[in-house]
Order: sequence, then structure tokens, then C-alpha cells
Amino acid sequence: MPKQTFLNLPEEKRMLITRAAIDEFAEYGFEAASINRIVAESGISKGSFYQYFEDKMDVFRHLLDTLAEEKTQFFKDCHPPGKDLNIFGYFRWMIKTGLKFNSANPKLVKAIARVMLSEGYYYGQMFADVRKRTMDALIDLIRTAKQNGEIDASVDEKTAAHVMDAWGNVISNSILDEGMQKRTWSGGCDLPKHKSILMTCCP
Amino acid sequence: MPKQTFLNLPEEKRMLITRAAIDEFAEYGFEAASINRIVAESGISKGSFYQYFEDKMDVFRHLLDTLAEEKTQFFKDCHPPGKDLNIFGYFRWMIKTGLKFNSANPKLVKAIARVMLSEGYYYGQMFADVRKRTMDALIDLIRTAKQNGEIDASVDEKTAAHVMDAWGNVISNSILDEGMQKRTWSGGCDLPKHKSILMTCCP
DNA sequence: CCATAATATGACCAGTTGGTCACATGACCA
DNA sequence: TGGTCATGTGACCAACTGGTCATATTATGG
Repeated sequence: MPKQTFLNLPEEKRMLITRAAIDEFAEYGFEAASINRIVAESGISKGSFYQYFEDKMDVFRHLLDTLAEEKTQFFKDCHPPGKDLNIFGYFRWMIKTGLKFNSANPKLVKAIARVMLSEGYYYGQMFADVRKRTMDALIDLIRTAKQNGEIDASVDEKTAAHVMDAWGNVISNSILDEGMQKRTWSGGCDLPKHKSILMTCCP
Repeated sequence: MPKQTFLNLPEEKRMLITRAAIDEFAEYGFEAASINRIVAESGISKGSFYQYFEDKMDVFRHLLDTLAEEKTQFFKDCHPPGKDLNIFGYFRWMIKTGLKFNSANPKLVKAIARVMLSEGYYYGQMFADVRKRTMDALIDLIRTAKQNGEIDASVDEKTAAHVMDAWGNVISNSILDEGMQKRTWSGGCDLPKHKSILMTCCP
């Protein structure tokens, strides 16, 4: 966790630092990210940095918290789906909302995704926790769907959760990367046509 | 390309260096990979290294070549599918064979995947080329399938290629996550014993 | 106004990086 | 044998790394 000193900072300064960190991790990943660049970019001194955070890992943890916080808020602000949606409709809503969020916060998402996807395995418990939480939520969803008769009882819950998880990631990443390359981010949720047909099932 | 000096090297020494490079990139990604560690690991001097390769990028290019070469050979050695397979059967065969290859060469695949997936965009043409080749191969496949009447003429080729590409990744990832449980994929494809990020690449 | 506590600073550290270069070694040929 | 040329070597370079710490600045409240 960031130290108290950081939390005492005025919002504006905190945002400045956070944004600099996001840029750095998004561009260089964890190993190659440079604290010197972060402090230079955000205009604070190195000493201050280490008064705000324990170490490099600590800044990244702060980004994880930021993501969780902002994403949760985003999902709350979005009108939640009607109660009558079945699991497939609900999953579709989740992906769509997730994509909207990614479109609105490409750098933050990329920073996290980069580190988690390619270096995450080396950083132990923290990443495992995030993954487990996601997986548990999906399994829960599937279990409910089974009880409602929307999914056949014979379906293996874990496998289905993996498919849903991976599917969501692939779509998100492919869109995110495309957007990063083209640098054309309209805040809207309009997706390229070929990306929105993806809820098909294939042997 | 590696310099001629490298190609003149005895096979054994070349392999030693290549393997050291694979380990390094797999573990640290491109930015954080250390040439010092590579030369230490492979027991050559720094000066020699720079007589073999232009620079860091050059070693990585060599790994890309190695992957392409080995994967092509692997697919050739595998019994190719019967001529009577339709596009779906063929696609399934491709994925299955790709997974086998990944299981057999986890480090190499991981080294490439890591750099390409998370840092590739910064290295310009090279990355774009690989992706384009994959996509073109898929589009070609689909076009042929259309001519054979296996796919409706109205299907957009690019869209379908994206779906196939994404599906390949989904399956790879989901299998990988289950890797610990030694589940067997239909067709007797042994599961990888450790986690790594896979890239489904069509030769 | 001063004392104390909180915060800010950048010089400094040992260690690393990718890359160079003058030189040593050794293989081949005359 | 001596000469030539490809190959091997590691000390060396400037630039950077994550992290520390003594000191300077500011805020607080009595």
C-alpha cells in the first residue's frame, strides 16, 4: 500500500504521480519501468517518491487498487442490466461494459494487463489473488445459471469459467491493441462489427 | 540477421548461445533482458557476442527465425491431415498441432510470446509482419473453404479470420490454466506442465 | 516567536546496462 | 617460418538503475 504521506497529498498531485506511473508501466512493463522517469515526469523528487511508496512494487499495487476502484465505480454508474437477463445476456453486458471501461482508460488497463499477463507469474500472491477473485465470480455466475436451467448441469464449471475469462480477455486485448496502434479513441462504445459477433460457441 | 561469424560457429556452440538467449528473453522480456547474463550463461565473451549479433534486437530476430524454422519443421513432421478434412477439421488439427509444439518448446514459445504480446508494438515492422502472415494464412484458408462451399459466401473473410485467431488463443490459454491438472486434450496432446503464455501461430 | 513534527530534496551509493575497442589468439596459406 | 586475417577477449565507457540519507523547507500549534 502507498504510505499515509501519499494519501495526505492533494488530489491533483496524487493524480499527477499516478498518471506518470501508469504511463511508465504501460510503456515499459514492470522490470524495465524506471522510477527516475516517473519522478521526472511527475515533477517530484526521488526522496519524495520513497516517502510515498515502499518500493517499485508498491506503486504498482497502487495502480491495481486504482483500477479496481475505478472499474467498480464505472460498473456501478453504468445502468446494470435488467433482472430478467439470463447468463448469456449478462455476460454480454459485462464484456460490453468492460470494453467501454477499457476504451475510457486504455493506458491504465494496458499497464496492468502488460505486467499481469507477461510478468505476473513472478510476483507471487498478489496476482494469484486477483486471478482467483475473477475466476470465483465467474464460477458463481455459472453455478447460478445452472440452477436457473440456463446451462446444462453436465457442464464443468471451472472449464466454462476459463473459457469465459479467456474469451473476455482476448476480445478486450485485441480491441485495446488495435486502438493503441491507431490512436483513435472515441469515448463511445461502438465496436468494430467483426468484434461484436464473438459470443458464438465453437467445438 | 546474425552475422556470418555466428553461422560459422559449430552447431553445439550456436545452440548454447541460442538456448541462453531463449532463457533470458523468456524470463525478462525484451527491455529487461541482459546481454551480460546471456554471455555469462553461454560462456562466451561480450566481444564475441557483438561479433555474432548486431545488437540486442538482432538476437531476438534470431529467436524469431528459430521459432519459424522449428515450427514449420514440426508441422511437416506431424502427419498432415487427410485431404478430405473440411476447414473446421483442418483448423482443429492446426490448433492441436500448435499446442503439441508449444508443449514441446515451452521456453522458446514463451520468449517470443512475451516480447511479441507485450512489447511488440514498439518494435515496428517486425511484429506487424508476423501478425499479418498469420492473418493472411487464415484468410486464405477461409477463401478456399468458401470456394469449396464449406463457408457461406456472405461471411466476411477478415471477420472470420479474427474469430479463428481469437479462438486459437482462447483454447491455448484455457488449456494452459488447466495444465496442472494433467487433463488430456482429445487426440492425445500432452498438456504443458507449467504455465506460460501461448501464441497460436499459423505457419 | 519558537519548537516540534511532517514533508521535500537531490547528491550519493553500489550495481547494472548495452555497447566499444585495442589487443591476444590461433588457423590457414606461402 | 612469417604474414595475414578471422575470431576471441575483457577492461572500459557513459548512462542508467532502485534505493538511501543527511539536510533543508514548510506546516502546525502553543
